[in-house]
Amino acid sequence: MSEDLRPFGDPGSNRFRVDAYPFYLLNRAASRYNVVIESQLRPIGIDIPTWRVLMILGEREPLPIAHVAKSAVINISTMMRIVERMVKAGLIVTQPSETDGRVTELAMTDLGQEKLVAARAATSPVYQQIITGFSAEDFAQLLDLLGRLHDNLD
Amino acid sequence: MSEDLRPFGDPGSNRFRVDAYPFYLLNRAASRYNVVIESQLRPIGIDIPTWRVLMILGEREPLPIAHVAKSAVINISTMMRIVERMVKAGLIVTQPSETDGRVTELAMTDLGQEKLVAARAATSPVYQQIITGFSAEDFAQLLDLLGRLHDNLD
DNA sequence: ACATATTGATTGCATATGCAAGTTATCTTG
DNA sequence: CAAGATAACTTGCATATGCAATCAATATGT
Repeated sequence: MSEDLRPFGDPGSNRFRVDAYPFYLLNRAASRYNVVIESQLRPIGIDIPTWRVLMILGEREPLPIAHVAKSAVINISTMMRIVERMVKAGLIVTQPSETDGRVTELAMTDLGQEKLVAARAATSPVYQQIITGFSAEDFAQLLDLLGRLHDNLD
Repeated sequence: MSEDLRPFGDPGSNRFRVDAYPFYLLNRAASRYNVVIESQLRPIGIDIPTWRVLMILGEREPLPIAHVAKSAVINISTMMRIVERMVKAGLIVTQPSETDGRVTELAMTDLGQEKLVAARAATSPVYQQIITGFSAEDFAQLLDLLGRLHDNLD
């Protein structure tokens, strides 16, 4: 039974401490993760946004641009430019939806699939490193807590 | 006793699912958090980088630019431009360190302190909302797990 | 059926970001 | 102490980002 740390994470409290602020820890972890992942992807020749798109298309394709943007948590406008780059690089192709005239669908090319395979192989060790010391319970807790944070934000 | 979810978060596993990928959940939560916080700060007239700097200086000041950059997990080059903006806006002042000729220290102006107070008041409700349903144990777990993720990344 | 609202995609534009190169000051090593 | 290494800061430059405005297609309401 230890102290309740919640007040220390409250920006409105005079006991506030940055290191008890979930948002700070979130950004810090995500930021460092980005740096590490980026260095793993560099040899493959893809950047982080590209990688995120490939991961999402790897689960299901084709998908509308807006859907991929939402999944990747990337602004739709930014996603347009990412799609441009990826098409130019020959990683994906765009095609109009057959059922909805507004929609442009994205699908991976063979090259895109190859890059995805390579990126998965390259990032898997990082994943293993990151969850070092995490029991199955710790891991489940982490997913649960992050999900609840997200849900609490509407 | 439930299933071990760790393999589902491994990009190298063929059972990989984005929604079991801690990095994805991290980015998603941080991203949504940013959007919400940004909307709270807009009426006060400060952006997220500015807010992060004020929060850090609120704990201790003056501080060297590099120190603030590290704390805020912001690239030093980017931090330079943020400092420029904040000085121009009258939120902080720069002063050469008395003990180290290389160092430029940052300190808040009265206006900066006022903005910090206002920002804290504005973001506190968001914090309360985010940790809704979090017990003291949940919260402590969250801080611990995020810290361990971070530490595992070197 | 028609008018209105919504959704998806797209682009111009201003700004933010960060790499790389350079300057100055301090530290470290022989 | 001198020389090289390191650290803090600074800036030019290319690129990424996202707001806001626009157009087209579909959905909704009367």
